[in-house]
Amino acid sequence: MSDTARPLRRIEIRQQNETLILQAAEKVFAEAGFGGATMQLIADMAGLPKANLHYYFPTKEALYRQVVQNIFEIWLQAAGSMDRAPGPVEGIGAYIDAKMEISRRHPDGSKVWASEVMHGAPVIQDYLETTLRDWTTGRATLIQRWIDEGKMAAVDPEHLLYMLWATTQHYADFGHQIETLNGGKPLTEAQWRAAKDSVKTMILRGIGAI
Amino acid sequence: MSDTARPLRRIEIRQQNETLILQAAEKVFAEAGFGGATMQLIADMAGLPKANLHYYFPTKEALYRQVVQNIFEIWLQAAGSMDRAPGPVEGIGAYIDAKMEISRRHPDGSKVWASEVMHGAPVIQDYLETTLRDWTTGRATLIQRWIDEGKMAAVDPEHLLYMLWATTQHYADFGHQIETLNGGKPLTEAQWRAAKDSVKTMILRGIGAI
DNA sequence: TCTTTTCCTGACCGTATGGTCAAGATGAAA
DNA sequence: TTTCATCTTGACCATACGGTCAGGAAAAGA
Repeated sequence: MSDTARPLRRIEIRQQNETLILQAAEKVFAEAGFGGATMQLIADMAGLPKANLHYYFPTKEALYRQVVQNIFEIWLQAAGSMDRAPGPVEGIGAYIDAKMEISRRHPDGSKVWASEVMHGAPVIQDYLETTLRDWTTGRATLIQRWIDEGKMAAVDPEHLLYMLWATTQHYADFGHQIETLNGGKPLTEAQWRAAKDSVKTMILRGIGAI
Repeated sequence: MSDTARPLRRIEIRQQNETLILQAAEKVFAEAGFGGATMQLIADMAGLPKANLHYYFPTKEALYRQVVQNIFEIWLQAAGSMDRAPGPVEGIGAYIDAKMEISRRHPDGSKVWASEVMHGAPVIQDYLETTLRDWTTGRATLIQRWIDEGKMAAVDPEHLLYMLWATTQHYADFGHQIETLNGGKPLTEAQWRAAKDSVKTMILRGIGAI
């Protein structure tokens, strides 16, 4: 008399299905773009009937918006890496590490984010104008302080931030190109370490911090 | 021997319409992605009936392929900037200048290219495996020679190339984000000069060339 | 001129998509 | 058990999309 699997509770069902859908959606949106993604494909990948998707997320846009917002949250988590650092070597070094790790662990999310911005940020324009702008000016001030304290060369803080974003996210967004140039194989653990190291060394030396 | 070089009307029409269509297509593909772009929208933007598009380009894929190939050509033109340079300061400096200029003049093309690669390069995979790989290994050899000649620090040539691509193309692909952080206004002529200068200074110092 | 080739386009077609709905199944509450 | 709220889903719908085609217009060639 093996007791059957315990029926899932309401909250569990909800959370599990939402997670399933969001994971599938992130992958499909990353692979096909918003316009190329279909609710049917997301449903198949999540193992649910399409109508069930519309029960949890009323429209394709709503689902997409949630995916982008989740990515933005992860993206902001790396933001803290720069704070509580005595200087650029520790602060920017940790930020590069964190962002490279995101590129490695969440390449799909990075692609969705890139796609969203490339298309004019129709969904997260307000985030760009509020959260991102505030974060950027705050970090620019921090960098300027380090410059004033003689801890690094006098570079334009905003262009430094752009370089940090561009370089780290490149390993996610252009991962397919990198993989192709790597003989068609994904970067190994050692190659990821080398990539991190190269990026950190070049940038930290580029800003005169080492 | 006075056969006047009278312009042939047929050819003119063909060339003019193909150019119109390709320009409109580049813009629409950049703004909406392949899946989000519609032949009707491209037709409207080109000022032609939709059926006329299918007269010049049999399918949406064929039109897209032509757009991507054109971008690849422009992209390769900047490749020559690195050659015929005595060292990294001139060679990489010129390459950065060229790629930044492309980001400024052809942001839509850069976005289409980025989108294509992000989605796994379904159309130009063969280009990645042949032309791009050859170019990359060639340039890596050139960089290695500069390193061996003591003209720059011993950095990994491939990761340096990735940084060059990432940083320069970021100003096109993420132009909307940069514009938003710039108070919603496009970069001015002076700001573009500053951007070029920042990128060049940070990278050239980062590789120990200056 | 007449003939041939190329270009143009409104109307149309099959399909796939996002989204809806009503009826049934299932867990929670009384 | 009975009642209620939530969850599930096959079937369906209106729309929009990529693509086709027939036949007319215009240019090139004779």
